[in-house]
Amino acid sequence: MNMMGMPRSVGEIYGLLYFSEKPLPMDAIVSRLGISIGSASQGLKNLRALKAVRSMYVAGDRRDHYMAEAEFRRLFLNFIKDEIMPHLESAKERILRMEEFIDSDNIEAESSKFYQIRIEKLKRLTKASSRLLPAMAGLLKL
Amino acid sequence: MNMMGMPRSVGEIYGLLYFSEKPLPMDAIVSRLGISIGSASQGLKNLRALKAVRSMYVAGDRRDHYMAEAEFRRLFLNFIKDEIMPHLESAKERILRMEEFIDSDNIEAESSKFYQIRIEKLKRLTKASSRLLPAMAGLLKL
DNA sequence: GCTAGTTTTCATTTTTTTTTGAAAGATATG
DNA sequence: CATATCTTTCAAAAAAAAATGAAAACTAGC
Repeated sequence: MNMMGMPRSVGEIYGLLYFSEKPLPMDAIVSRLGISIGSASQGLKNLRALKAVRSMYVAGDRRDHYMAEAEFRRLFLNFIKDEIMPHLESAKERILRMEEFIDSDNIEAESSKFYQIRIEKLKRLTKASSRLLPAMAGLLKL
Repeated sequence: MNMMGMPRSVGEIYGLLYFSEKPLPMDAIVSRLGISIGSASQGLKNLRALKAVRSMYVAGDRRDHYMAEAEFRRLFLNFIKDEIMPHLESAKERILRMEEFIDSDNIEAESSKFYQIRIEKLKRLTKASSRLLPAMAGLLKL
């Protein structure tokens, strides 16, 4: 969770749910972890957005109950798709704009060559990342 | 750099050096980025520790001059080795300790089974990560 | 459609992280 | 070895991120 840019409390919530046999309502999380209901609500919102947690209905209880997504492969695939890929896409666009700038006047031929090479490396990095990351997550048969 | 847990200013320093033809002395970085010399010194220290930057001698100039490590593959391999692997190792130890705790009395047989399964997943995750991460970085022929 | 239980939102407070700046520490060169 | 130049360190300030708590919003069941 830390690697995914989530605060400690969100990791704690996920950890608690990961090791809980039954789905837990928010107030159980609050009392078990000693955090405020505001934190818990926000944390669960983040976890839901990542699909790291899902809420479910429990008969005869009005409260939402939460379960951890225990399949790390799915977790990573979602994270890569929702958080990494958009970054990569915008990086690609910025790189293209840099390339245009280098090609247009402004830059002397000598330096231009150097910049082209650096930009080329960045392009290869973004391309390789787009391919490799999902492939890697797919490999995780956990 | 952000993904590597470095503050924005460190990313800026790396970016500046990445696109600099000549090695730059610290004061050039300071004036170009408008940061304090303290920040620059700290940032360069971090970057050196990651081997993302190296200092070099420039004839007739007392100041240290810095160049970016432009090979991302090497960058990642260092990062994985120095930052990720130690975390994974300590995770493995913690998981083992959890396992011992589950096996020892304290836990009813029913629940024990559930916990074992969850722990098993974690073990597979750490094992797969140890294998896959370096392999992935190795694949980056940029 | 009321009410009591539950959840979300968000301004404020607290905590953590980052930056600054100045003093201390180095070290090349005369 | 003295000095001028450059770099690091670190306490304090500033900025950013996270947590709190209380009011508002929602909603199931009467």
